[in-house]
Amino acid sequence: MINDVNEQKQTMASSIYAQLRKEILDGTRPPSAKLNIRDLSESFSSGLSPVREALNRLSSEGLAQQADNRGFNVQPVSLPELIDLTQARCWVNEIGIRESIKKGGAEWEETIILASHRLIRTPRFLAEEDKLANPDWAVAHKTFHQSLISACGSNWMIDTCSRLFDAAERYRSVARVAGISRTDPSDEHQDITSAAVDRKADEAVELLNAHFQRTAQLVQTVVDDGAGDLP
Amino acid sequence: MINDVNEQKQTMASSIYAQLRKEILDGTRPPSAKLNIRDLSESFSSGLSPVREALNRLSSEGLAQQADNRGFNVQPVSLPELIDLTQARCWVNEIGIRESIKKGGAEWEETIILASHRLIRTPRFLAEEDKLANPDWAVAHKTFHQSLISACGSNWMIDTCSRLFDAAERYRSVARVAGISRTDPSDEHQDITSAAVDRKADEAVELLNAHFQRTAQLVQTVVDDGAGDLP
DNA sequence: ACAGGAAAAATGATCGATTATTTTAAGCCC
DNA sequence: GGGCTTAAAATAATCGATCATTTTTCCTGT
Repeated sequence: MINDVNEQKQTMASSIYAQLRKEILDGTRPPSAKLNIRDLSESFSSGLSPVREALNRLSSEGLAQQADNRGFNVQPVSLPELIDLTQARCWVNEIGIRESIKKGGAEWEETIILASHRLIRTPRFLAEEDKLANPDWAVAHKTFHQSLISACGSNWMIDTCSRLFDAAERYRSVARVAGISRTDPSDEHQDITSAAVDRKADEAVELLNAHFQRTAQLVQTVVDDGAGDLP
Repeated sequence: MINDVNEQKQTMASSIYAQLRKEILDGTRPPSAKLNIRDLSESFSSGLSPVREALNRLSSEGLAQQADNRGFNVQPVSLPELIDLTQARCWVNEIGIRESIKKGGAEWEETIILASHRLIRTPRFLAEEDKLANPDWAVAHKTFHQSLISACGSNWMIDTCSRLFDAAERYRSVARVAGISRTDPSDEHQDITSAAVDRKADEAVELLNAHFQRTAQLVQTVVDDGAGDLP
C-alpha cells in the first residue's frame, strides 16, 4: 500500500468551511440567515477561531456576507441579482461553449456525453413526495454544465462559470425549499449535449441560454414572493 | 456635524487584509513568498487570529494560496496563467464594453471621458529614475478600465472584470519590479475611449484586446525569465 | 556521498478567557 | 405612543498560551 505524499490532514476550519458551504448551497441555511459564531462553534464542537476562519472564506466567496463588528450572514437573494446572474451566466457560458466547440476534441465529446448521461440517470430527489434533494444530482448537474465549457482553454473562464453556477445553485435551492419543482423534460440537457457534439454552436448557445432563462423564470416566482419576507 | 450611522470601526483583521492585499497587488510581497503568520502578527502588532483571518480572505480571493497545515503563500505567477488571464480579460471585457456601448448613455460617456483624462494626467511613477510606482496611477488605471464596462448592466460581469484586472495587476507589478517599463504612448487609453464614445464597438474591442495583449507580451518576458527562479 | 531515522526547531492551528462592540431592554419624559 | 438615555445582555473580535504538524538538523550506517 502506497502512501500518498500529498495527502493532508484536514483542519477544523476547512472541515467547517466545507460543511457550511454545502448547507448554504443546498438551502439548509436560508438566505440572509444569521451565522452566529458561538452557536456554530457549539454545533461543530470547535473553538471560535476555526469558525471565524471558515466564515471569512465563505464571505470572500460571496456565499456569506460580513460587516465589521456585525458578524456574518448567509448571502441574501434578490430578484435583481437573479436577473443579473442569469444574464451573466448566458454571456460567460456562451463564450465557454463556443470555444469548447471550436477547440474540443473527442475527449471533450466523451466528457459531455458521459456527464449528460449520468445527469439523466440520477434522480433529482431522494423522495418525490417531500422533495428531498438528492446531493448526487446537484453534483451531476454541476459536472454537466462545467463539462460543456471544459475545453475552452481558460481556467479563469472555467472558474467564473463555476462561481456563477454556485450562485445560481442558491436560487435553485430557494425554489426547491419553497416547493417549486421543474416540470420540463430531461431532454433539455440531452438536446444541449447533442447540439454541442454536432458542433452546432448557435443552436447549443440558444438552448443553453433558454435553459438558464427558464430556470430564472421558475425561480423568480419564489424570490419575488419570498424575498419580501426576508430581513 | 452629522454622524454617519453606517460608519463602522474597522477590525484588526480587515485592516491587515487591506494592507496585505495592497502589498501583494503592488509587488511588495513577491509571488510565491511565504506569508509567515508569526512574523506578520509581529509586524502588524496583532494576535495570530486576525492575521489568519486576513490570510483566509486573501486566499479565497486568489491573491494568496493556502494548504491545510502548510500555511499561506502569495499566489504564484506563471506564463500559462498569464496567457489564460489575458485571454479571459479579452473575452469578458469584450462583452462588458459591447453592452456598455449598447446601453450606456451620456452619463457613461462622461464617466469614461473623465476616467481617461485623469489617467492620462496621473504620472505612472513617483520617481522616474527608480520606477517607484505611483499608487494614484494604479487606482486611476483600474477606474478607467472598470468605467469602460460600467454600463453593461451586470454587477456579476463588473465583478468578474475587476477580479481579472487585479490578477493582471500582480503581473504588471512583477514587470515593474523587474525594471520593465511600458514605452507605448498614452494615446492608447485615449483611443479606446474615443472609439467607445463614438459607439464604434468593433474598433473599441480591437483596441482594448490589443492593449491587453501588449501588456501580456511585455510582462511575459519577465515571467518567462523570472518564474524559473521561483519555487 | 547518500539514505534513513530520530530529535529538535519552526511553524501551523486551536482553544477559551477576555476585551470590545452592538443590540436589546428598561425607565423616564413629553 | 414616541423619543431619548442608560444599563444589561448578547455577540463580535482578539489575545497568547498551548497543542499539532511540518520542516530542518543531526547522527549513523552503508
